[in-house]
Amino acid sequence: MLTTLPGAMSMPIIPDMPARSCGPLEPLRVACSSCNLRELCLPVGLNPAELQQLDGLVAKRRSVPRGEHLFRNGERFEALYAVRTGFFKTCVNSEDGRDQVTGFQMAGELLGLDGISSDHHHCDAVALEDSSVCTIPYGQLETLSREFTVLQRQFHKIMSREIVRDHGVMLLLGNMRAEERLAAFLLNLTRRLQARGFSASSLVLRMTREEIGSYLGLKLETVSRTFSKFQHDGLMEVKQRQLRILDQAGLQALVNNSHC
Amino acid sequence: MLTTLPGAMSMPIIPDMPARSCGPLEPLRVACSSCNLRELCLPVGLNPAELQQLDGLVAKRRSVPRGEHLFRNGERFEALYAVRTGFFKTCVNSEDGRDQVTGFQMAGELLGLDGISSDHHHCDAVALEDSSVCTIPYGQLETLSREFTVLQRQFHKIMSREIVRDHGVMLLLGNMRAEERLAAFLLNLTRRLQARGFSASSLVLRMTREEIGSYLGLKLETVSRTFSKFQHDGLMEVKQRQLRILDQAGLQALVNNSHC
DNA sequence: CGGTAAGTTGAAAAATCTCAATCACGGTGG
DNA sequence: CCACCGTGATTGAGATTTTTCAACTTACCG
Repeated sequence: MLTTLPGAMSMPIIPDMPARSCGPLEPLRVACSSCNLRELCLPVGLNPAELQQLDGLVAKRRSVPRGEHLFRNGERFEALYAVRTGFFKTCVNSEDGRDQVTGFQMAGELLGLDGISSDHHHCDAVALEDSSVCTIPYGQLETLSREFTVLQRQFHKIMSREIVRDHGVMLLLGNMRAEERLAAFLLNLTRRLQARGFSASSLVLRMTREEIGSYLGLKLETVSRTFSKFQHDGLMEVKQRQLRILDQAGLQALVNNSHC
Repeated sequence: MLTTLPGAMSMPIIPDMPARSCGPLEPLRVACSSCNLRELCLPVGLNPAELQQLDGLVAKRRSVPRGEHLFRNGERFEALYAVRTGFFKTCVNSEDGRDQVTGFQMAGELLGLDGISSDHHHCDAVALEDSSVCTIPYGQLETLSREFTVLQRQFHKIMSREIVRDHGVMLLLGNMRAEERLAAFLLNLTRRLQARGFSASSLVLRMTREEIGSYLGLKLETVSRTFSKFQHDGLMEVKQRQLRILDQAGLQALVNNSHC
């Protein structure tokens, strides 16, 4: 069942310890200590005793069918969510109907950090394919991270990493032209998929051209045209959402050589 | 000495308790407990005993002359900095010489949160006028925030608020046209100045057209033209960096009415 | 008072958007 | 099983916005 489709997260990240293939099947119970995402997620660096404590906290799993909201802008913030399987987008919307995709999240990534600021979510999180998440009650995470330095530090790092990522997106939106934006986006996507055991060159997009465009500050037609140009230039094969990167270095060069 | 110039932060935020007008003068020693910024800064919500603990931590003050770096991209991350007086910009730079201003910080705002992610700073922080900051050693802040729930929560809120702010900038960069961006920027700036006791209508910019442009994803000429248009439309008076808002509602309408 | 950095303005070029037509694909019901 | 429908993707042509390049002005600093 090893596949390159990002939708099917069946390839173990930690090969010698697949998550749920040993032990009894408990479909609504999860344990960080046996999760194959633990090296990408909140538990990084925790020792076995600490991991077990975290298991007690991250007790609830929730599945989110494709197209459904995990949470909505304005809802009360109660918990963070770690993507277990599947793929999400987050988007902010201004008073007037403007809409901006602020990120795409895959296995091991945390959703909901924006909610801490005011006890209410500031964006929508929508599953782009059938997905499941681990629920991390925020109050309990606070308590536990007062006890375990490593957990506290890791949590702070994750928040800080989100800030750094956001600054990178600002650079992209503020400085890059369409081709550079799309190239940077694709390289980021494949890098993250690769970190999860997928092919670096072959992927299926979970989002529409419009969603990519919203994220990159472009109209869907521009995204489509740019894909076509990449294909024409021999950088990649594009069949709708099925992509194959043919020249990763070429894409990288697009991002590096500031508008030349 | 009450002035509307953002450069001179002499107007007390908490009117009945000006920061340094009582007690002995200690130019290189600061105390959160007597700081007039404490309702805008890290100490929000702390009780007197906790405040005193924080005082022990935030011991060092540092002045940064105009044009100097507070820290640089790549430097080891040791501490966060709270702006005490003055005005800063932060900018990220990509491998190729691209440069993006990611924010402007004024009194009470925290600098350096991006450094937590990797123990190294990911951006430059530059003083746009003679400034001073309080140094908050990060390790000590971690320790103290394990002890005091309120401090822990406030620190998390500040990080989360930065994430929310960044998402707002993404919306601006991804969805708005030049006029809307500049209007949104000016409204944000005046709102923050007003929260610090300054006039909502009269201000002096601390940054160049180029720096505004970098932040807003526009070229300096576009920023200049847009200022001229605002002046022509009677929204504001513009004399180089000296601004007077004449029609705040008109600016707000520009931001709200999505490109109409 | 001169030199330099910052700001303004104009005109032409370039990038992106808008509008419109058409195509591809997946799901559904006959 | 296949035709049909709706959503998403592609492509073209013209409009719009922003950038680029250039000339010129203003303010500030020694």
